[in-house]
Amino acid sequence: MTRRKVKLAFIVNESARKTTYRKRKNGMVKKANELATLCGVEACMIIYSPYDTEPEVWPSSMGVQSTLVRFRQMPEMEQCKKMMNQMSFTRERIQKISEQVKKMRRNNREKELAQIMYHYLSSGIFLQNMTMNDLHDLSWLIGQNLRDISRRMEALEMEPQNEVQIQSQGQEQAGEDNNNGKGIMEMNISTLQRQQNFMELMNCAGDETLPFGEANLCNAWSSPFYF
Amino acid sequence: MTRRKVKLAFIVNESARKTTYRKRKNGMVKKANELATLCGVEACMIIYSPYDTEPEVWPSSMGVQSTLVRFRQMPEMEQCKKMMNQMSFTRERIQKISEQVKKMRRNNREKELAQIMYHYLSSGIFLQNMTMNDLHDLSWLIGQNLRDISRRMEALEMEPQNEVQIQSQGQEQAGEDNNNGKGIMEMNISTLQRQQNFMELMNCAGDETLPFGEANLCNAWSSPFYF
DNA sequence: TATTCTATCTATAAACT
DNA sequence: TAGTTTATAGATAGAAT
Repeated sequence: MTRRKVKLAFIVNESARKTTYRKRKNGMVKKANELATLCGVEACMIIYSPYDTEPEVWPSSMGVQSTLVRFRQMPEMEQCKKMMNQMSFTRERIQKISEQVKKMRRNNREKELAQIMYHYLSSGIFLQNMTMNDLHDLSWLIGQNLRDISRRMEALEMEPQNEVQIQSQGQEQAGEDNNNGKGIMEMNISTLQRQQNFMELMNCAGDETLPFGEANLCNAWSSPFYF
Repeated sequence: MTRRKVKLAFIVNESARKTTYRKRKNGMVKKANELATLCGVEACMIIYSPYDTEPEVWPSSMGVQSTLVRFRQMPEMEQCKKMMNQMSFTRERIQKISEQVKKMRRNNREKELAQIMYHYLSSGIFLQNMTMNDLHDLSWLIGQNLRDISRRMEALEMEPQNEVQIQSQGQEQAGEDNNNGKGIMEMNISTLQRQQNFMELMNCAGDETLPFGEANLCNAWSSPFYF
């Protein structure tokens, strides 16, 4: 799976399939050897391919025989417990990947909303054509940020010796960010006020219940008309 | 095998071994599934670990059973043909890796000699403390380069319409390389003359027989005294 | 057809949660 | 203990030989 992410499906092209078979078979034998060596487990592997009349076997004849004997000696029930067929395996993989997708979607949405929030904070211009859903989630994100800020401010008040240090850091930052000499506290206050305006605008400032849903943020960013 | 290249040996640490086992077992099952899907081959895998009372099996019970039946039905001789035990597998791997090492050594030596050659060409200063072996191989390399150059010059004479183009390219290059306006043909000629001097110095210019051996180029480059 | 090369994708050791 | 993250080692698809 390289140069191009290959689709997990039967390879129609004869020679390509054979090439892939040989490469991957060797890879698996190597892996089996590593697993047995590193973890000291008993394992065996049998592969029938249309390319050879004899099966490809690992590790040795003796190894396979003893593993098989041990396997046959178990009660049928025991044998089956850990068995995994292709369907259940595939189902599990699909579920796992679906969860990843969901997570990434949530992540993307959160970042998208954060971008909109920062845009508003820096420009004061409010993005148009957002749905109620978008506004709702955005208000949740803003609430989160407000709570974080409050928490940090309280922490600073508790430990006043830190305040000076933080303040001076803030001034450096302000300089870098072209904030014309405003200290960070000042910045935060005007930020807070603007956020408050925003919240009032949407009158749902107190809502706690909103993690991000599946909805995409329409085309607020891709449209040339807004801002 | 990442963050640190792990040594292929039994993992002593209990928990590390278990972690590695689970990860790699999952990896192998995934690989087995891919091999079966991509290449349409019949395969099975059985792993006994001290971490479970039941064996880990792939693909399904039925799949294993049918593969085993098929395996048992073969004459013993056939069964064994493709079998690979850990020792023969390891021996093969060692041989393969040894060949790689050899190849890389040759490659390194060729590069080292080329560096010396270019150093002489650009500075006219001759590297001291080389062995007869080094000089011999170096002369071979220089001979190769001379032959390449001759071949290219002949090709250019055959197709004179290319000459102008190449010439102008050469001038650009010369500018970049701080050769003070010399064209590439001029460069090549003085290069050739200097190489010829070199060859005469060692009087073995015509020797064709020398691919690089195993010898390392002593410490000609690492010593601070030379150049 | 098989082997080699290499750019890219995948597996995973170690750290972190 | 098991899951997640991240940087690096390893596997490999496609092309070249």
